[in-house]
Amino acid sequence: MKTVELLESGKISLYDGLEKIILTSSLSDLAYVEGRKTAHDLGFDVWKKLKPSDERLKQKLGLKNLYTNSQAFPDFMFKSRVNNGQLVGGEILELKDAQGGNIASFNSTIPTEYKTLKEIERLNGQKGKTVIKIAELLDENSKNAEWRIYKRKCFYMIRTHKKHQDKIRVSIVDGAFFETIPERELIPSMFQNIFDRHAGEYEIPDNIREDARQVFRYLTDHILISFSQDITNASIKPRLRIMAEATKEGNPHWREYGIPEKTFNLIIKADGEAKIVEDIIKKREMRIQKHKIKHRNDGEFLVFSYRVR
DNA sequence: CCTATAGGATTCTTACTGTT
DNA sequence: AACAGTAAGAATCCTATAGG
Repeated sequence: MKTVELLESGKISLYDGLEKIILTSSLSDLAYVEGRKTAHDLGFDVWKKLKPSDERLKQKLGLKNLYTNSQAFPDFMFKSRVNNGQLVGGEILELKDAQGGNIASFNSTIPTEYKTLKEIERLNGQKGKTVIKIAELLDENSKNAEWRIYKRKCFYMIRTHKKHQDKIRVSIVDGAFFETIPERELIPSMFQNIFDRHAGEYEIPDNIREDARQVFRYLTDHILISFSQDITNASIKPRLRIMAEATKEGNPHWREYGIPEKTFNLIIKADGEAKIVEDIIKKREMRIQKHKIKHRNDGEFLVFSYRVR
């Protein structure tokens, strides 16, 4: 909502860096900022409230420089709130910026509807601790017992045709839009596909084929897959990375979904939460259009769409 | 303390295919 | 034949951290 107001007043534009758009509208609500250096260069100080000059801050975090980009997941995390004794909020936001019409590849981190901090710590490997430590300092609720393990909603801020004045679109998209089957099934299916490709080159008996299928059921963990592999006598260590591209159905900016150009959109599942958003828009009398998307693989989504002048 | 490295990250280009 | 959209491929950079 804040972002729409800022767009309306001209303080930010759809062509600005995605980081700048988020920092301008939400800096004080953030519990984690991945690009501390980028933010600093733009004139935002992530540590403002915590005395950035304080040497103890660096020590606590084990960082030499407080203004670095960690290059870890996610790009942003919002602060959590307590509602009726329950932790809520704390949303994850990942940015994807692209020159063309498709969404920039997901690299290493497969998009999902929810993630816990514990999962984020693990998937970041060596860098996981830093992400948690920063969030602990910036989020007042970090002492809460649920803080690391409650499910946080993931959103993806995507921009397509970022340099085309007439084609540009920016959307904040519910992770559910991309996660139409769980990672647990996705990765085994991927190995199954690879295996099937080999069937053209080798005669593979049916029992082997079935055994392979059973084996692939256990290959589910992208983190374990992505380590570089020590191979006896090999002088190189191969690394398998899972990169992912959204299919056309998985791209909310697909033409057939009909989202207009030059818009800033919020795209969420059509459920109870959507009603809350609708009420806010009505109350504030904002210039926002509502559309529906029938996702080819995943039910109905609502699009709250603001068109820039 | 210092250095090397593992493991984190994104975007552009090209080839191909179907359409006008 | 030009064009547009899609799938596949290729190219590097950065930093926390472990280990010497």
